[in-house]
Amino acid sequence: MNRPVRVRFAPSPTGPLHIGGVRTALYNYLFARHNGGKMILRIEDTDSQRFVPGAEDYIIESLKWCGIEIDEGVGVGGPHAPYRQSERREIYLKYALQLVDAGWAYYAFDTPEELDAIRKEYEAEGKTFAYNFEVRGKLATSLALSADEVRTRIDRGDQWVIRFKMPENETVEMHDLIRGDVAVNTSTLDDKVLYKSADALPTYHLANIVDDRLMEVSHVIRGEEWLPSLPLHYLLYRAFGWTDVQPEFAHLPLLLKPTGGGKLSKRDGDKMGFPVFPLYWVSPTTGETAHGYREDGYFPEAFINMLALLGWNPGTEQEIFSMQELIDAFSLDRVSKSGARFQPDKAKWFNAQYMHRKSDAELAALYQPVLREHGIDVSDEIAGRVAGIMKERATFIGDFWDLTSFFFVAPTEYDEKQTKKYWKGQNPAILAELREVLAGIDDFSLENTERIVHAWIEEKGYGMGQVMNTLRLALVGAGKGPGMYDVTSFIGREECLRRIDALIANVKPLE
RNA sequence: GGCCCAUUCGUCUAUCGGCUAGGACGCAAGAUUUUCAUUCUUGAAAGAGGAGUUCGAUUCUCCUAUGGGCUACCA
Repeated sequence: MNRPVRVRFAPSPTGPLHIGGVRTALYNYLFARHNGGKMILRIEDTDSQRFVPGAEDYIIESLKWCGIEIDEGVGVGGPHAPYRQSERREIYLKYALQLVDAGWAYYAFDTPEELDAIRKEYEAEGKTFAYNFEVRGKLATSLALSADEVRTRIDRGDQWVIRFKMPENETVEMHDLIRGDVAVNTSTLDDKVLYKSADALPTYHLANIVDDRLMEVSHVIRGEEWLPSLPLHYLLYRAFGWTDVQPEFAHLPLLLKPTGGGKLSKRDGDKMGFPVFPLYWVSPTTGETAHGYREDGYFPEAFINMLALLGWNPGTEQEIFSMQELIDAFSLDRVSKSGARFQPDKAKWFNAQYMHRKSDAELAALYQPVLREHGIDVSDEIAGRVAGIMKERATFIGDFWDLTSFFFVAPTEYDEKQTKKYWKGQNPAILAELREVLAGIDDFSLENTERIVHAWIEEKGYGMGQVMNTLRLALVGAGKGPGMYDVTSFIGREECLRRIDALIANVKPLE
């Protein structure tokens, strides 16, 4: 069927969106853009019990940070507004009733307590209770009760639900874009609740089908946890007479825990030392906090790149992809079928790759706030110069200060290992000599200083490593950092001399 | 328990019947280097098991095992 591609990301605002959800959104987005279609954001807040304030804003902000653009939906509007299911409640009752009239659904008056009791009874006998063709004629349903009785109960305000009347012993043949053909016998399925009078809201199944139809969704791309309810959804389309406009389905493999069993959950995050959420989150109810990729210093492009490759691959050996490249390369038939374990290490690697590719100017903008935090006030040009020198050795912007503080601040203490190794023997004397050599250089540029110092080292027959590492101890205070002339040319002659003097004056050489 | 989905190096994955099974992360070694990194090179590392189809199975089919999901008036 060829029709305009329209996909939706339909999260439930029950908490922060975790990275599995972000990936689902991403694949929807890539698919939409690749096919010139539209991306819809629908909020599925049909569970009044689990609603969490702030979750919706979190979702919208997360998508924005990731660069996943919404064409239609909550926050942007569109021709099928409203896109928040709680604001569409009157729509669903009509469709639920239509199903009852057509004989595809029925009223059920059992209370949750009654159902619990029945389940317990079954369990006690070692059986599993299923609300299906075997029991619906014996329970308090409109199939068992007289029409008058049903009317009476509804009129007097008894609570009721509408359940789907799952056909008996029929094979539903389905097609999934990722998994191929799937068939299920309806006798193994139960009569799912479609609508509940208690809060006048539909359940996921009804709301989903009705909205996808009304919003003209062409492809449903969602997590694998929905595969078991696909038969019900097929049947719902049939019951409504919408099979000719039924969307195609693609069920994505799940994101699994890095170690151990199970799907990646909200709990895995902080404990295991990596974020499972795109943004920092504070629970409005419990006050619990969770790390986010954004606040932990990941670039959104790196985060997206990493996520895109978790369950999809281009079939080539390219692994660094811009969003546009992902859009161009993406296709559902290269999505893998099995669950993918999330790898924190790879996320870091991706971030480092993006760090190396960032321009000095971009990094300067990110680095400036950090510098200011440490009381350093320099031009963007200077910040960019330092970033350019150090970006190869950093994974996060947060690494920068540790990596570069010596450019701006003289060492106040000296690394023990470096001191032990180099602040002894002839080295202090050589450093004093080097001080005079440096003092005599007028053009302190990187090239000139290097030329003069190297010539001097050669003339004297000193060991390159001895001299340079001793100088490093004086200027950096530790055995780390970029080439020494990057440092000398940056801090300038006078500062070099001051730092050398400070080391000589303050640290007693070993033997 | 029932139903459904899956199963290639530790991990993410390539392979659409011909494989000396490729790449990446991580790991190890080496090279480069004034240090730390980066970078480069090299290395160890995989087809869950059993049947069948076939001249030939990692690739197709079935069984078993294992992993996962679902089994709510949650999504």
